[in-house]
Amino acid sequence: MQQEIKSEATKQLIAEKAFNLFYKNGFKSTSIDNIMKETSLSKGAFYHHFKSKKEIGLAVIGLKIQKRVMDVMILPLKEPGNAYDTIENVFTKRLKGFSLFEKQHGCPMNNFINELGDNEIAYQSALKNIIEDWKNHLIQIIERGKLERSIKHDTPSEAVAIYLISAFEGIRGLRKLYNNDAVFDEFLTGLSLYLKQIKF
Amino acid sequence: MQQEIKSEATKQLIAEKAFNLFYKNGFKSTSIDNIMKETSLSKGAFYHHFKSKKEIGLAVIGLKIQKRVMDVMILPLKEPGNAYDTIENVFTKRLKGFSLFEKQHGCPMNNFINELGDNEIAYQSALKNIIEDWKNHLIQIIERGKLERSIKHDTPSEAVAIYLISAFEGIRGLRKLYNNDAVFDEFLTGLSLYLKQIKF
DNA sequence: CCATAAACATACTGGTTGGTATTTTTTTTA
DNA sequence: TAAAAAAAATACCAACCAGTATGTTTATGG
Repeated sequence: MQQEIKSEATKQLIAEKAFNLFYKNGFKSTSIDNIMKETSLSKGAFYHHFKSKKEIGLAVIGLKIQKRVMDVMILPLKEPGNAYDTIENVFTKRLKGFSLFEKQHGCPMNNFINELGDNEIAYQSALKNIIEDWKNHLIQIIERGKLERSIKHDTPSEAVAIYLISAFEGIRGLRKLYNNDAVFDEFLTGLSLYLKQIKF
Repeated sequence: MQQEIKSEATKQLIAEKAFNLFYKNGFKSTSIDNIMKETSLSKGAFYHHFKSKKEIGLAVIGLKIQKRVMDVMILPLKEPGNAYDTIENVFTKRLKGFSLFEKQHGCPMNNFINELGDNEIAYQSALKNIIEDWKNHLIQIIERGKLERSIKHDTPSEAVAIYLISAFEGIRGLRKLYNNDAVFDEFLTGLSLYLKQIKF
């Protein structure tokens, strides 16, 4: 029983270090040796817990990235308050709260999507699951906003959800190219303008 | 003189094949050997014309990608017609006109941004130049729209330009995850809603 | 037409990569 | 406590990679 806990802890450790390196340097540029050097464990340990590089990639997407999106973009949508303000708050605060590292290296999910989204079906569907989850929760809160009259009743929920996600992931990429926040500030103005269109 | 022409043709051939492979498989996953196999020339020929992999990367960005954006997203903005309709047309028609390959592999520029945008300053600024060019032309046509009264006079041009670009690049990434156009259709609805906000 | 240089080919190198085979160490269980 | 199983370490491999050194062919210019 003690063994199971240790085994799980090792898997988590490997996934944690792998996520950091994937985020910093990209998936293809990160080797198994790179990852295991960070864990201070051996390559043998890696292949005892994961059967291939693909598997650690999928584990990072399914564990680390999914949790990240859930914690910072989805769960905050369930906070009390009217739907419109909540949506505006979540996107705005997130954008304003990024660390320098997060500004420089973009969105880890978007990085995966653009590096591996067209490579293998396994990556595709793992990433799609997260996007669909995010999108569905956005649709849900937009619908709530219609009922409580904070959002216009004729708002196309799916379209707005997809447009919000697209723009957000897009700006995370663009920000990599700059070394100041001007582009973020302009984006926030553009976003605010967009949201006004659906405000009740 | 005949030699110069041949030399230029060879460089173009290498850049063309390199672009195709970078687009299909990504920059890091494409080797010099891969590229030169496509050209039916040798590795010696490559290193005669380019001094490193980084240089062909920059050449592809500066030649192929810049031209692509210019031809399909910037020059069409200069067609006759009112500014608002032109903007809507360019984005809409582009999105509706993508080949299957372009749908599956996303935007080559966005791929570069997300794969290399946080790696080296050289890639960063080469890509930023293209984005800035695109952004400036969008600002220009929005300003024109204000003058000719097809676009609201209080529209924040920079913000709208950045938001349009962000959303467009974002959806190009998301589309990789799906194998149908539903996400594009929803995006178009979201875009149309956005543009209404700035319509005079 | 010959010397020179440009264009291209061939063969190679040192380092890295994902993955495997095998052994040692640690934990569990009967 | 001994046998079995899990966890981890060590050593290795064939393939690949960016880049180089050196040779050969082809065009150019005097």
